[in-house]
Amino acid sequence: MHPLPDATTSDARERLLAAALDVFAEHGYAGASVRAICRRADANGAALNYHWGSKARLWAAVAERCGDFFLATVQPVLARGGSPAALLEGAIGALFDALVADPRPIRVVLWATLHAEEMDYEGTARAFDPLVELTLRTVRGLQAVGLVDPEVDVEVMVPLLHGQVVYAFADRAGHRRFYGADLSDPAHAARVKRALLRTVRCALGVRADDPEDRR
Amino acid sequence: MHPLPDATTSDARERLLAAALDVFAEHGYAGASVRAICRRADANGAALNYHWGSKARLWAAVAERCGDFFLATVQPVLARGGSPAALLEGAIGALFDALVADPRPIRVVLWATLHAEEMDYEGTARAFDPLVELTLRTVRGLQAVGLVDPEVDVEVMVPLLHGQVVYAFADRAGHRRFYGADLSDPAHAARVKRALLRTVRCALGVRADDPEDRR
DNA sequence: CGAGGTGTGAAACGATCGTTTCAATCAAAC
DNA sequence: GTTTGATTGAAACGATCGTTTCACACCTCG
Repeated sequence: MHPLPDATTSDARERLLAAALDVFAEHGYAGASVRAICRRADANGAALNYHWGSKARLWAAVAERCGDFFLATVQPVLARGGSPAALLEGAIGALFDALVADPRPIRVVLWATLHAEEMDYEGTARAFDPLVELTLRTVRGLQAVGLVDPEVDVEVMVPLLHGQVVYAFADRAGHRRFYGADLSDPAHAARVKRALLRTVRCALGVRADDPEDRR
Repeated sequence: MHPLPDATTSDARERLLAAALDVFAEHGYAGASVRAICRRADANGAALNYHWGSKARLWAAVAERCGDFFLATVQPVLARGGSPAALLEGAIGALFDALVADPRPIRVVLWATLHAEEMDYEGTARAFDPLVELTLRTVRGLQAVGLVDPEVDVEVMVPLLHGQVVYAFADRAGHRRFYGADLSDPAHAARVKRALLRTVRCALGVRADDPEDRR
């Protein structure tokens, strides 16, 4: 379980991973050139080919780091436990905050989703699945004990709600067009977060167990 | 206001547009090659350059067709009027059904969203905006007359809900992984549609005005 | 000190990219 | 029948793509 790569290290392999995360997040797989990645990492194409052998395997390595990042962000919050409302708010809130601070992993996931059918290299498109499955198990548990509306089709609903979070970070230009602010603006981020949390709570029919959660 | 391009016409310009819609939807802008588009259209690079001058302008033309397609799908349903619940169900349902039948436009929009900052050629990234704005005006109207929860931040909520619909179509491989079916399966599509409609209704706090809408 | 494996610079590989060129084709206008 | 403008086929352009080559620097171990 690795953290996101560090661009300032003296290890060229790690610098290449960090540069690849930057460039892949910005331009996708097809739009990123290995030369641009090497230039940004202040490294050489030979190093890239030495460590991974191909652009596709470098992409897979980056995607794996991103998947680790998601799990490392959400897992401790869910493990901490608490009321269902607090659990959901905590997990989604933690994910949201982490992605506000660094949206690169979520962009990699989105590119991977769109690229999935042409190039699912070493399960790249599944980088997000462990997070969805973790959420799914949690919500199923909540539904089993009656804290989530029994009529909700959680199997379908949870991936849908994940998609909403993902897309909120994808459309950076849209935020600027519609609100004149992007998610790095704390006030705007808080506003979006509130709307997201409300959607999740309502869509799942989570029973509020805390008076201040009742609106 | 043009329909989606027709691949079977004798007009090479229209065939090129249809082929470009196919290839762009599948591989994105960077991942699509003009040669692949020309091959599929049974046309020549000279024709492409004659009609649009560059790959970027062809992309813009395709995106414009997709934007038209969205509006042409939703506008008549909204114009028809009716109760707020019926209005929302009708509009989103119509969009959903159209995209089940042909998901290419929504994939183009997603690619455009991700490509937006590196290449917003002739406002490509805005191809989806008229639809969002139309929905926004409608929901604002519903809120003004008390048919949408006054506490809902509709300005933020509507684009978020749009994102959820968009993403539901983006992750085709995810549908197969999680459900073993994709949206071309009518039973699965109906299930996803139900979940989507519930989310929208709950998130906006739409007051059910029809007894059978009350769950 | 020398041997051996690890990792990198510089240059070049063939392939493919978007685009251009130019002659040829076709339909309509005169 | 000739001319004109619109459109396309075939070939080639330079640029850039991912990848490979090979010599060399570096560290570790004996």
